[in-house]
Amino acid sequence: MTLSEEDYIKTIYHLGKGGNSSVSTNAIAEQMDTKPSSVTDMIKKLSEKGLIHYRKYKGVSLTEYGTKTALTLVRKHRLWEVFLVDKLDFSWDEVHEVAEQLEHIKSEQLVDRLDRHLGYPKVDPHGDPIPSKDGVLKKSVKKLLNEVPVGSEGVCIGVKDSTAPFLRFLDKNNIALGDTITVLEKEEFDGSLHIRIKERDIHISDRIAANLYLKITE
Amino acid sequence: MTLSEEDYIKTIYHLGKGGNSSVSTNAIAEQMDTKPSSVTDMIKKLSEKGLIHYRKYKGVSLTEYGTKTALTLVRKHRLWEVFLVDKLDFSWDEVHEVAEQLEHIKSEQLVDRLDRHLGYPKVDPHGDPIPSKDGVLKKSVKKLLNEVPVGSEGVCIGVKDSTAPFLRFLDKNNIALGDTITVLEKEEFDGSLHIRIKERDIHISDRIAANLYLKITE
DNA sequence: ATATAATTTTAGATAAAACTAAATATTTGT
DNA sequence: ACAAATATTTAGTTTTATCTAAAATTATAT
Repeated sequence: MTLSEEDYIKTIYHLGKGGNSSVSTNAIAEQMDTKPSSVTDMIKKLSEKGLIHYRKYKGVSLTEYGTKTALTLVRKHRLWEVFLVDKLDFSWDEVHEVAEQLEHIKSEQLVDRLDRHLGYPKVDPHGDPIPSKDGVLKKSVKKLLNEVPVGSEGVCIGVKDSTAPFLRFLDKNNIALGDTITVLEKEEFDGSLHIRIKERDIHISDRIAANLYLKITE
Repeated sequence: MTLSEEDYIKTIYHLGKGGNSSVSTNAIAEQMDTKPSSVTDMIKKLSEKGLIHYRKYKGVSLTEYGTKTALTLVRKHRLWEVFLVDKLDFSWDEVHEVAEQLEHIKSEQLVDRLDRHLGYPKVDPHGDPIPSKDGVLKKSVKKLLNEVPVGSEGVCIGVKDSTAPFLRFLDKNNIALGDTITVLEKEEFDGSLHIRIKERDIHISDRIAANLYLKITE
Protein backbone atom coordinates (compact mmCIF):
# COMPACT_ATOMS: atom_id res chain seq x y z
CA MET A 1 0.00 0.00 0.00
CA THR A 2 1.28 3.44 -0.87
CA LEU A 3 0.92 6.38 1.45
CA SER A 4 -1.69 7.89 -0.79
CA GLU A 5 -3.73 4.70 -0.95
CA GLU A 6 -3.68 4.49 2.82
CA ASP A 7 -4.94 8.06 3.11
CA TYR A 8 -7.84 7.31 0.79
CA ILE A 9 -8.79 4.17 2.71
CA LYS A 10 -8.79 6.06 5.98
CA THR A 11 -10.87 8.89 4.53
CA ILE A 12 -13.42 6.47 3.10
CA TYR A 13 -13.55 4.70 6.45
CA HIS A 14 -14.23 7.89 8.35
CA LEU A 15 -16.72 9.32 5.85
CA GLY A 16 -18.55 5.99 5.87
CA LYS A 17 -18.67 6.29 9.66
CA GLY A 18 -16.86 3.03 10.14
CA GLY A 19 -19.80 1.17 8.69
CA ASN A 20 -19.97 0.24 5.06
CA SER A 21 -22.26 3.04 3.99
CA SER A 22 -21.66 4.47 0.55
CA VAL A 23 -19.32 7.44 0.18
CA SER A 24 -19.48 9.85 -2.76
CA THR A 25 -16.60 10.90 -4.98
CA ASN A 26 -17.16 14.55 -4.17
CA ALA A 27 -17.20 13.93 -0.43
CA ILE A 28 -13.83 12.22 -0.64
CA ALA A 29 -12.43 14.98 -2.83
CA GLU A 30 -13.58 17.67 -0.46
CA GLN A 31 -12.31 15.87 2.62
CA MET A 32 -8.90 15.24 1.06
CA ASP A 33 -8.66 18.65 -0.54
CA THR A 34 -8.22 17.23 -4.01
CA LYS A 35 -10.22 17.08 -7.25
CA PRO A 36 -13.06 14.65 -7.96
CA SER A 37 -11.27 13.41 -11.07
CA SER A 38 -8.27 12.43 -8.98
CA VAL A 39 -10.57 10.57 -6.64
CA THR A 40 -12.11 8.66 -9.52
CA ASP A 41 -8.65 7.56 -10.63
CA MET A 42 -7.74 6.35 -7.17
CA ILE A 43 -10.98 4.56 -6.40
CA LYS A 44 -10.61 2.57 -9.60
CA LYS A 45 -7.24 1.44 -8.38
CA LEU A 46 -8.45 0.62 -4.89
CA SER A 47 -11.37 -1.25 -6.38
CA GLU A 48 -9.05 -3.37 -8.52
CA LYS A 49 -7.03 -4.15 -5.42
CA GLY A 50 -10.11 -5.40 -3.65
CA LEU A 51 -10.18 -2.75 -0.96
CA ILE A 52 -13.46 -1.10 -1.94
CA HIS A 53 -16.72 -1.85 -3.73
CA TYR A 54 -17.26 0.56 -6.60
CA ARG A 55 -20.00 1.05 -9.15
CA LYS A 56 -19.70 4.01 -11.46
CA TYR A 57 -21.65 7.04 -10.30
CA LYS A 58 -22.83 5.11 -7.24
CA GLY A 59 -20.10 5.88 -4.73
CA VAL A 60 -17.85 3.47 -2.88
CA SER A 61 -17.78 1.42 0.30
CA LEU A 62 -15.03 -0.56 1.96
CA THR A 63 -14.79 -4.31 1.47
CA GLU A 64 -14.06 -6.49 4.50
CA TYR A 65 -10.39 -6.35 3.55
CA GLY A 66 -10.59 -2.57 3.16
CA THR A 67 -12.23 -2.19 6.56
CA LYS A 68 -9.56 -4.35 8.15
CA THR A 69 -6.89 -2.19 6.52
CA ALA A 70 -8.58 1.00 7.73
CA LEU A 71 -8.82 -0.34 11.27
CA THR A 72 -5.12 -1.14 11.28
CA LEU A 73 -4.43 2.46 10.33
CA VAL A 74 -6.83 3.80 12.93
CA ARG A 75 -5.19 1.55 15.53
CA LYS A 76 -1.76 2.91 14.64
CA HIS A 77 -2.96 6.50 14.59
CA ARG A 78 -4.60 6.28 18.01
CA LEU A 79 -1.71 4.40 19.63
CA TRP A 80 0.70 7.06 18.42
CA GLU A 81 -1.62 9.75 19.79
CA VAL A 82 -1.49 8.07 23.20
CA PHE A 83 2.29 7.95 22.94
CA LEU A 84 2.53 11.63 22.10
CA VAL A 85 0.29 12.68 24.97
CA ASP A 86 1.30 10.19 27.68
CA LYS A 87 5.01 9.92 26.98
CA LEU A 88 5.98 13.13 25.22
CA ASP A 89 3.57 15.48 26.99
CA PHE A 90 1.90 16.81 23.89
CA SER A 91 -1.52 18.24 24.58
CA TRP A 92 -4.46 16.37 23.15
CA ASP A 93 -5.11 18.98 20.46
CA GLU A 94 -1.53 19.03 19.12
CA VAL A 95 -1.18 15.39 18.20
CA HIS A 96 -3.28 14.85 15.11
CA GLU A 97 -0.89 16.07 12.46
CA VAL A 98 2.10 14.12 13.74
CA ALA A 99 0.05 10.96 14.29
CA GLU A 100 -1.13 11.36 10.70
CA GLN A 101 2.48 10.82 9.64
CA LEU A 102 3.37 8.17 12.19
CA GLU A 103 0.43 5.96 11.28
CA HIS A 104 2.08 5.19 7.95
CA ILE A 105 5.19 3.59 9.47
CA LYS A 106 5.27 -0.03 8.39
CA SER A 107 6.29 -2.48 11.10
CA GLU A 108 3.91 -4.81 12.86
CA GLN A 109 6.47 -5.39 15.58
CA LEU A 110 6.70 -1.67 16.20
CA VAL A 111 2.95 -1.38 16.75
CA ASP A 112 2.86 -4.41 19.07
CA ARG A 113 5.68 -3.08 21.18
CA LEU A 114 4.35 0.44 21.24
CA ASP A 115 1.04 -0.97 22.45
CA ARG A 116 2.86 -2.80 25.26
CA HIS A 117 4.98 0.27 26.12
CA LEU A 118 1.77 2.26 26.55
CA GLY A 119 0.17 -0.37 28.76
CA TYR A 120 -2.37 -1.60 26.19
CA PRO A 121 -4.53 1.54 26.22
CA LYS A 122 -8.18 1.14 25.29
CA VAL A 123 -8.84 4.69 24.16
CA ASP A 124 -6.90 7.56 22.62
CA PRO A 125 -6.53 11.03 24.17
CA HIS A 126 -9.84 12.10 22.59
CA GLY A 127 -11.63 9.19 24.20
CA ASP A 128 -12.00 7.27 20.96
CA PRO A 129 -11.54 3.50 21.24
CA ILE A 130 -8.42 1.86 19.86
CA PRO A 131 -9.12 -1.10 17.55
CA SER A 132 -7.60 -4.37 18.76
CA LYS A 133 -4.83 -6.03 16.81
CA ASP A 134 -7.33 -8.32 15.10
CA GLY A 135 -9.47 -5.38 14.02
CA VAL A 136 -12.24 -5.25 16.61
CA LEU A 137 -13.43 -1.76 17.47
CA LYS A 138 -15.54 -1.06 20.54
CA LYS A 139 -18.43 1.35 20.11
CA SER A 140 -18.36 4.61 21.96
CA VAL A 141 -20.96 7.23 22.76
CA LYS A 142 -20.96 10.84 23.83
CA LYS A 143 -22.93 11.44 27.01
CA LEU A 144 -23.41 14.10 29.62
CA LEU A 145 -21.67 13.10 32.85
CA ASN A 146 -24.95 13.07 34.81
CA GLU A 147 -26.39 10.48 32.42
CA VAL A 148 -23.51 8.07 32.76
CA PRO A 149 -24.13 4.89 34.83
CA VAL A 150 -22.23 4.49 38.10
CA GLY A 151 -19.04 2.49 37.68
CA SER A 152 -18.31 3.52 34.12
CA GLU A 153 -15.36 5.46 32.89
CA GLY A 154 -15.00 8.01 30.11
CA VAL A 155 -12.88 10.76 28.68
CA CYS A 156 -13.89 14.37 29.09
CA ILE A 157 -14.39 15.69 25.57
CA GLY A 158 -16.35 18.91 25.90
CA VAL A 159 -18.64 21.23 27.80
CA LYS A 160 -22.28 22.11 27.24
CA ASP A 161 -22.08 25.38 29.17
CA SER A 162 -19.05 27.33 28.02
CA THR A 163 -19.51 30.47 30.06
CA ALA A 164 -16.57 31.84 32.03
CA PRO A 165 -17.83 30.86 35.51
CA PHE A 166 -18.17 27.21 34.51
CA LEU A 167 -14.80 27.10 32.79
CA ARG A 168 -13.24 28.75 35.83
CA PHE A 169 -14.82 26.09 38.03
CA LEU A 170 -13.29 23.34 35.89
CA ASP A 171 -9.94 25.01 35.94
CA LYS A 172 -10.02 25.47 39.72
CA ASN A 173 -10.88 21.81 40.19
CA ASN A 174 -8.22 20.74 37.72
CA ILE A 175 -10.63 19.16 35.28
CA ALA A 176 -9.53 19.43 31.67
CA LEU A 177 -10.44 18.06 28.26
CA GLY A 178 -8.76 14.72 27.73
CA ASP A 179 -8.99 13.72 31.39
CA THR A 180 -10.34 10.29 32.22
CA ILE A 181 -13.22 10.35 34.69
CA THR A 182 -14.67 7.40 36.60
CA VAL A 183 -18.09 7.67 38.19
CA LEU A 184 -17.73 6.19 41.68
CA GLU A 185 -21.09 6.89 43.28
CA LYS A 186 -24.23 8.93 42.78
CA GLU A 187 -26.06 10.52 45.74
CA GLU A 188 -29.70 9.66 45.56
CA PHE A 189 -30.65 12.80 47.42
CA ASP A 190 -29.43 15.46 45.00
CA GLY A 191 -27.93 13.52 42.10
CA SER A 192 -24.48 14.82 42.91
CA LEU A 193 -21.56 12.60 41.89
CA HIS A 194 -18.41 11.25 43.41
CA ILE A 195 -15.92 10.92 40.62
CA ARG A 196 -12.31 9.94 40.27
CA ILE A 197 -10.13 12.11 38.07
CA LYS A 198 -6.33 12.03 37.82
CA GLU A 199 -6.05 9.82 40.92
CA ARG A 200 -8.17 12.24 42.96
CA ASP A 201 -11.68 11.59 44.25
CA ILE A 202 -13.91 14.63 44.14
CA HIS A 203 -17.57 15.45 44.67
CA ILE A 204 -19.47 17.49 42.10
CA SER A 205 -23.06 18.71 41.89
CA ASP A 206 -25.63 17.42 39.42
CA ARG A 207 -25.55 20.85 37.80
CA ILE A 208 -21.85 20.53 37.03
CA ALA A 209 -22.25 16.98 35.78
CA ALA A 210 -25.03 18.06 33.44
CA ASN A 211 -22.63 20.33 31.58
CA LEU A 212 -19.71 18.01 30.95
CA TYR A 213 -19.59 15.72 27.95
CA LEU A 214 -17.83 12.37 28.29
CA LYS A 215 -16.96 9.82 25.68
CA ILE A 216 -17.82 6.37 26.99
CA THR A 217 -16.55 3.13 25.51
CA GLU A 218 -18.56 -0.02 26.30
CA MET B 1 12.11 18.07 1.06
CA THR B 2 10.67 14.89 -0.37
CA LEU B 3 11.39 11.50 1.11
CA SER B 4 13.57 10.63 -1.85
CA GLU B 5 15.59 13.83 -1.60
CA GLU B 6 16.20 13.15 2.06
CA ASP B 7 17.46 9.65 1.29
CA TYR B 8 19.92 11.02 -1.25
CA ILE B 9 21.21 13.64 1.15
CA LYS B 10 21.77 11.05 3.83
CA THR B 11 23.53 8.71 1.43
CA ILE B 12 25.81 11.46 0.19
CA TYR B 13 26.54 12.41 3.78
CA HIS B 14 27.53 8.88 4.72
CA LEU B 15 29.52 8.18 1.58
CA GLY B 16 31.34 11.47 2.07
CA LYS B 17 32.12 10.30 5.61
CA GLY B 18 30.44 13.30 7.13
CA GLY B 19 33.12 15.55 5.66
CA ASN B 20 32.68 17.29 2.38
CA SER B 21 34.72 14.90 0.32
CA SER B 22 33.50 14.29 -3.21
CA VAL B 23 31.11 11.41 -3.86
CA SER B 24 30.71 9.77 -7.27
CA THR B 25 27.49 9.15 -9.13
CA ASN B 26 28.16 5.43 -9.29
CA ALA B 27 28.87 5.18 -5.59
CA ILE B 28 25.53 6.77 -4.80
CA ALA B 29 23.74 4.55 -7.29
CA GLU B 30 25.28 1.42 -5.83
CA GLN B 31 24.58 2.42 -2.25
CA MET B 32 20.96 3.26 -2.99
CA ASP B 33 20.41 0.31 -5.28
CA THR B 34 19.40 2.46 -8.19
CA LYS B 35 20.79 3.41 -11.62
CA PRO B 36 23.46 6.05 -12.23
CA SER B 37 21.16 7.89 -14.61
CA SER B 38 18.57 8.26 -11.87
CA VAL B 39 21.26 9.62 -9.61
CA THR B 40 22.27 12.21 -12.20
CA ASP B 41 18.68 13.41 -12.38
CA MET B 42 18.42 13.76 -8.65
CA ILE B 43 21.76 15.44 -8.05
CA LYS B 44 20.85 18.09 -10.61
CA LYS B 45 17.75 18.80 -8.59
CA LEU B 46 19.59 18.82 -5.26
CA SER B 47 22.21 21.09 -6.76
CA GLU B 48 19.57 23.57 -7.92
CA LYS B 49 18.12 23.55 -4.42
CA GLY B 50 21.50 24.46 -2.95
CA LEU B 51 22.01 21.26 -1.01
CA ILE B 52 25.05 19.99 -2.90
CA HIS B 53 27.94 21.24 -5.00
CA TYR B 54 27.93 19.59 -8.41
CA ARG B 55 30.16 19.81 -11.42
CA LYS B 56 29.42 17.46 -14.28
CA TYR B 57 31.54 14.29 -14.22
CA LYS B 58 33.25 15.51 -11.04
CA GLY B 59 30.99 14.10 -8.35
CA VAL B 60 29.14 15.91 -5.60
CA SER B 61 29.67 17.17 -2.09
CA LEU B 62 27.27 18.63 0.44
CA THR B 63 26.99 22.37 0.89
CA GLU B 64 26.84 23.75 4.41
CA TYR B 65 23.06 23.73 4.12
CA GLY B 66 23.15 20.16 2.83
CA THR B 67 25.35 19.03 5.71
CA LYS B 68 23.02 20.69 8.19
CA THR B 69 20.09 18.88 6.60
CA ALA B 70 21.91 15.56 6.72
CA LEU B 71 22.80 16.03 10.37
CA THR B 72 19.18 16.71 11.21
CA LEU B 73 18.27 13.41 9.58
CA VAL B 74 21.08 11.56 11.34
CA ARG B 75 19.94 13.08 14.62
CA LYS B 76 16.40 11.91 14.08
CA HIS B 77 17.51 8.46 12.97
CA ARG B 78 19.70 7.91 16.02
CA LEU B 79 17.19 9.30 18.50
CA TRP B 80 14.56 6.93 17.15
CA GLU B 81 17.02 4.06 17.45
CA VAL B 82 17.54 4.90 21.11
CA PHE B 83 13.78 5.00 21.56
CA LEU B 84 13.31 1.61 19.94
CA VAL B 85 16.00 -0.02 22.06
CA ASP B 86 15.53 1.75 25.39
CA LYS B 87 11.76 2.08 25.44
CA LEU B 88 10.43 -0.65 23.20
CA ASP B 89 13.07 -3.30 23.92
CA PHE B 90 14.15 -3.83 20.36
CA SER B 91 17.61 -5.31 20.09
CA TRP B 92 20.28 -3.08 18.63
CA ASP B 93 20.39 -4.99 15.33
CA GLU B 94 16.63 -4.80 14.67
CA VAL B 95 16.21 -1.06 14.69
CA HIS B 96 17.75 0.21 11.50
CA GLU B 97 14.90 -0.41 9.08
CA VAL B 98 12.23 1.11 11.30
CA ALA B 99 14.39 4.11 12.19
CA GLU B 100 14.92 4.57 8.46
CA GLN B 101 11.20 5.27 8.20
CA LEU B 102 10.81 7.24 11.41
CA GLU B 103 13.60 9.66 10.54
CA HIS B 104 11.41 11.15 7.82
CA ILE B 105 8.64 12.28 10.19
CA LYS B 106 8.44 16.04 10.01
CA SER B 107 7.98 17.79 13.35
CA GLU B 108 10.66 19.69 15.14
CA GLN B 109 8.63 19.58 18.32
CA LEU B 110 8.44 15.81 18.11
CA VAL B 111 12.22 15.49 17.90
CA ASP B 112 12.77 17.89 20.81
CA ARG B 113 10.34 16.05 23.03
CA LEU B 114 11.61 12.65 22.02
CA ASP B 115 15.10 13.80 22.95
CA ARG B 116 13.84 14.89 26.35
CA HIS B 117 11.85 11.68 26.85
CA LEU B 118 15.03 9.70 26.24
CA GLY B 119 17.05 11.79 28.67
CA TYR B 120 19.11 13.64 26.05
CA PRO B 121 21.20 10.63 24.99
CA LYS B 122 24.64 11.32 23.54
CA VAL B 123 25.00 8.12 21.52
CA ASP B 124 22.75 5.66 19.72
CA PRO B 125 22.61 1.92 20.49
CA HIS B 126 25.56 1.31 18.14
CA GLY B 127 27.66 3.84 20.04
CA ASP B 128 27.47 6.44 17.32
CA PRO B 129 27.15 10.03 18.54
CA ILE B 130 23.87 11.88 18.14
CA PRO B 131 24.22 15.31 16.49
CA SER B 132 22.99 18.16 18.67
CA LYS B 133 19.94 20.18 17.67
CA ASP B 134 22.14 22.85 16.16
CA GLY B 135 24.04 20.31 14.06
CA VAL B 136 27.21 19.63 16.01
CA LEU B 137 28.46 16.07 15.82
CA LYS B 138 31.04 14.72 18.22
CA LYS B 139 33.77 12.55 16.77
CA SER B 140 33.96 8.94 17.79
CA VAL B 141 36.60 6.27 17.47
CA LYS B 142 36.70 2.49 17.65
CA LYS B 143 39.20 1.23 20.20
CA LEU B 144 40.08 -1.97 22.01
CA LEU B 145 38.95 -1.77 25.62
CA ASN B 146 42.54 -2.14 26.91
CA GLU B 147 43.58 0.97 24.97
CA VAL B 148 40.86 3.19 26.38
CA PRO B 149 41.92 5.80 28.96
CA VAL B 150 40.63 5.42 32.50
CA GLY B 151 37.46 7.38 33.12
CA SER B 152 36.08 7.19 29.61
CA GLU B 153 32.90 5.56 28.53
CA GLY B 154 32.00 3.68 25.36
CA VAL B 155 29.59 1.29 23.74
CA CYS B 156 30.59 -2.31 23.13
CA ILE B 157 30.42 -2.76 19.38
CA GLY B 158 32.33 -5.94 18.60
CA VAL B 159 34.85 -8.58 19.47
CA LYS B 160 38.33 -9.22 18.09
CA ASP B 161 38.38 -12.85 19.22
CA SER B 162 35.16 -14.55 18.22
CA THR B 163 35.92 -18.07 19.37
CA ALA B 164 33.37 -19.91 21.48
CA PRO B 165 35.22 -19.71 24.79
CA PHE B 166 35.47 -15.94 24.62
CA LEU B 167 31.86 -15.51 23.61
CA ARG B 168 30.84 -17.85 26.42
CA PHE B 169 32.84 -15.71 28.84
CA LEU B 170 31.01 -12.59 27.70
CA ASP B 171 27.68 -14.29 27.97
CA LYS B 172 28.43 -15.60 31.46
CA ASN B 173 29.45 -12.12 32.59
CA ASN B 174 26.40 -10.56 30.93
CA ILE B 175 28.40 -8.43 28.54
CA ALA B 176 26.65 -7.88 25.22
CA LEU B 177 26.96 -5.77 22.13
CA GLY B 178 25.30 -2.43 22.68
CA ASP B 179 26.19 -2.27 26.35
CA THR B 180 27.75 0.89 27.69
CA ILE B 181 31.01 0.32 29.52
CA THR B 182 32.86 2.78 31.76
CA VAL B 183 36.52 2.22 32.62
CA LEU B 184 36.82 2.85 36.37
CA GLU B 185 40.40 1.87 37.11
CA LYS B 186 43.34 0.10 35.62
CA GLU B 187 45.63 -2.11 37.76
CA GLU B 188 49.20 -1.13 37.11
CA PHE B 189 50.44 -4.61 38.01
CA ASP B 190 48.73 -6.69 35.30
CA GLY B 191 46.77 -4.16 33.22
CA SER B 192 43.48 -5.67 34.35
CA LEU B 193 40.48 -3.36 34.40
CA HIS B 194 37.69 -2.44 36.73
CA ILE B 195 34.74 -1.53 34.58
CA ARG B 196 31.13 -0.55 35.10
CA ILE B 197 28.55 -2.22 32.91
CA LYS B 198 24.77 -2.15 33.38
CA GLU B 199 25.11 -0.72 36.89
CA ARG B 200 27.50 -3.51 37.90
CA ASP B 201 31.20 -3.10 38.66
CA ILE B 202 33.33 -5.98 37.47
CA HIS B 203 36.99 -6.83 37.14
CA ILE B 204 38.35 -8.19 33.86
CA SER B 205 41.80 -9.27 32.73
CA ASP B 206 43.93 -7.40 30.22
CA ARG B 207 43.48 -10.36 27.90
CA ILE B 208 39.69 -9.96 27.89
CA ALA B 209 39.94 -6.19 27.43
CA ALA B 210 42.24 -6.68 24.44
CA ASN B 211 39.48 -8.50 22.59
CA LEU B 212 36.56 -6.14 23.04
CA TYR B 213 35.95 -3.22 20.71
CA LEU B 214 34.38 -0.08 22.12
CA LYS B 215 33.11 2.98 20.38
CA ILE B 216 34.27 6.04 22.27
CA THR B 217 32.86 9.52 21.87
CA GLU B 218 35.05 12.41 22.97
C1' DA C 1 -41.60 15.70 -17.18
C1' DT C 2 -37.98 17.84 -18.52
C1' DA C 3 -34.65 21.63 -18.35
C1' DT C 4 -31.17 22.96 -15.31
C1' DA C 5 -27.92 22.04 -11.84
C1' DA C 6 -24.86 19.13 -9.63
C1' DT C 7 -22.02 15.18 -9.65
C1' DT C 8 -19.04 11.96 -11.70
C1' DT C 9 -16.25 10.17 -15.27
C1' DT C 10 -13.17 10.41 -19.30
C1' DA C 11 -9.42 12.14 -21.99
C1' DG C 12 -5.35 14.21 -22.18
C1' DA C 13 -1.51 16.73 -19.69
C1' DT C 14 1.99 17.45 -15.94
C1' DA C 15 5.51 16.57 -12.33
C1' DA C 16 8.39 13.44 -9.64
C1' DA C 17 11.25 9.68 -9.62
C1' DA C 18 12.48 5.95 -11.59
C1' DC C 19 14.09 3.23 -15.90
C1' DT C 20 16.77 1.74 -20.68
C1' DA C 21 19.74 2.62 -24.32
C1' DA C 22 22.83 5.52 -26.47
C1' DA C 23 26.15 9.22 -26.36
C1' DT C 24 29.88 11.56 -24.15
C1' DA C 25 33.60 12.27 -20.88
C1' DT C 26 37.17 10.53 -17.94
C1' DT C 27 40.43 7.17 -16.36
C1' DT C 28 43.64 3.47 -16.96
C1' DG C 29 47.00 0.28 -18.82
C1' DT C 30 50.55 -0.50 -21.78
C1' DA D 1 49.96 8.95 -25.76
C1' DC D 2 46.09 6.83 -26.92
C1' DA D 3 42.99 2.69 -27.22
C1' DA D 4 40.11 0.29 -24.20
C1' DA D 5 37.59 0.30 -20.12
C1' DT D 6 34.89 2.71 -16.93
C1' DA D 7 31.98 6.39 -15.41
C1' DT D 8 28.64 9.80 -16.31
C1' DT D 9 25.24 12.17 -18.76
C1' DT D 10 21.50 12.71 -22.17
C1' DA D 11 17.33 11.47 -24.43
C1' DG D 12 13.35 9.31 -24.38
C1' DT D 13 9.92 6.12 -21.55
C1' DT D 14 7.27 4.51 -17.62
C1' DT D 15 4.57 4.75 -13.35
C1' DT D 16 2.09 7.13 -9.79
C1' DA D 17 -0.66 10.63 -8.41
C1' DT D 18 -2.06 14.68 -9.56
C1' DC D 19 -4.51 18.30 -12.59
C1' DT D 20 -7.89 20.78 -16.27
C1' DA D 21 -11.44 20.71 -19.48
C1' DA D 22 -14.99 18.42 -21.55
C1' DA D 23 -18.38 14.75 -21.71
C1' DA D 24 -21.63 11.82 -19.49
C1' DT D 25 -24.72 10.67 -15.84
C1' DT D 26 -27.76 11.57 -12.01
C1' DA D 27 -30.49 14.71 -9.10
C1' DT D 28 -33.65 18.69 -8.56
C1' DA D 29 -36.96 22.09 -9.12
C1' DT D 30 -40.66 24.13 -11.24
